[in-house]
Amino acid sequence: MSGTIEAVRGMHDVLPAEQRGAARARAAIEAQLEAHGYAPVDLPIIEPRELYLRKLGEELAGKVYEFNYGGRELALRPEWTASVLRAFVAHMQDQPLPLRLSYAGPVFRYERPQRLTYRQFTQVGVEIVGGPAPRADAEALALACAGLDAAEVAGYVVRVGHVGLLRELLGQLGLAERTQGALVWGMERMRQGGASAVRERLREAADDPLPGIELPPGLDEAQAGAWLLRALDAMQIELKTGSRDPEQVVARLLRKLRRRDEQAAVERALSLLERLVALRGAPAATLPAVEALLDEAGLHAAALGELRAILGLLAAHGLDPERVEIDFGLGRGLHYYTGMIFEIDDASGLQLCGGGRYDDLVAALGGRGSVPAVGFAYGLERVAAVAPPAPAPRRIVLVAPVSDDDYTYALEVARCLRARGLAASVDVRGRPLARNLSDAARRGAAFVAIVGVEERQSRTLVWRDLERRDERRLTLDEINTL
RNA sequence: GUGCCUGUAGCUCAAUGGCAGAGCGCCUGACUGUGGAUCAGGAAGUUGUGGGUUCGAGCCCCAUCAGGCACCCCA
Repeated sequence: MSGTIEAVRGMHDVLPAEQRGAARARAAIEAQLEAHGYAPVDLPIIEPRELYLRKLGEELAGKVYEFNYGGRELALRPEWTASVLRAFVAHMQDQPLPLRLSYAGPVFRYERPQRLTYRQFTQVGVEIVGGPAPRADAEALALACAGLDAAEVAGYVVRVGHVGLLRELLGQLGLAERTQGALVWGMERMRQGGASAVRERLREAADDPLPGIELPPGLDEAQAGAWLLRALDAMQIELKTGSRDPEQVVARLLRKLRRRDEQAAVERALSLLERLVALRGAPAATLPAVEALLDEAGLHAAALGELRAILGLLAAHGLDPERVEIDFGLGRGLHYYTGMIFEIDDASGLQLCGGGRYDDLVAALGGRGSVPAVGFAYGLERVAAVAPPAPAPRRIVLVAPVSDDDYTYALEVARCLRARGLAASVDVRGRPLARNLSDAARRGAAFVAIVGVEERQSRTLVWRDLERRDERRLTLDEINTL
């Protein structure tokens, strides 16, 4: 079709039927958030690009709409949490904690469009700033479910994992921060392709280890660095040729060499994680199994106790424990998560909601001191799509002037009806009454107010009930008694 | 980012490589004070777009745009 202009790819026109459903779902959710004491905020759609540079994670960072305008590096927000914490750091550090904040509005991600996957969609969510584990985590989890219940979404499944637990274990296995991260963010892949898939990925991401060179065992970082510097100096290798200074060169070399040392630990970690991922299911069965696995490996994770505490609180929040499934294979590509993470899927596997704990993000955004925080967000369009359809819109009244002479009186009648709280509109096309009636019937209007010369002169109207197919004459004053 | 399927009137869809059609919807009238019906008429298309093959392309080929499906990831 030439001459028409299509919506931009991935953008979505929301027509009345869908909009009704979205508005209904949003109202139901927001009523829950308000009932739990969350205060709404609204924040800019455009943020400094820098806000998303560090903690977002490569996967999502690559999907941020970025642009330069007037010499500024800007971005359309791909999620709300960074904005909320930026605003917290800027304006709300004087507030008593915990601070319960809620939000609703569009976010943008450059993804391949599919059904219910749009490049602009609406997130509705909350952050509990200054809310420590385990209680704030349990509150968030329970609230996420309460919102879905309020929206009448049935059959959803809550999947809970814990990034902090994984990191704790990997730390005990002696893995560097960097390697821990790579493994943690590979968990989703692990579930699909097993350890080998992650090993493969790890190798792709890393530079090749240096063959044939080994550090003397038992040195800490500083000692090893000094040893390397001395060795290179003794070999009369000039380190000042490139753009890096000698310390940087040595640090990089050290990382490569350490990677060799790490190989054994990485293998141990991979097999541990593979078994951990396999242990998914109901908490009652899974938690003891995890504990047994850790005992067997000679590891201990304080986070396991935290996770147990979080899950233990859910019943007291009124959440059906049957809905909850432990799953350490949760990905959650946002790299700022530090503790419990969760996702909620509908019965068909469509993700409706996601969130988790991010204790370092406030500090990373320049906040004074570290503030523990946890939050989650729904995808409003998805929630609305799986919620029961919205009921028919409010029944409207069509005011039908019999002739053009009756039009201004029809407007007065419509004003009276609206003052009474009814939704009234007046035919603007000057159509014959018969057509207005059939039009009103076809649109599903409940009533037609007919005004002609007779009604105009007696300041009355004929009130026709389309369903009952009967009518009576009312004075304008009698409208108030309808 | 990867693989696959599909684009014809507002909508749902027809049309062997040979005249672009139907149903629904929309508009007008029958019908200037009473119903979703009926009847008559009307508007509506560069077959997503751009190339190519062919005497001839909605149909075959290439590209591109858009939608969908399965991945990846996410809400």
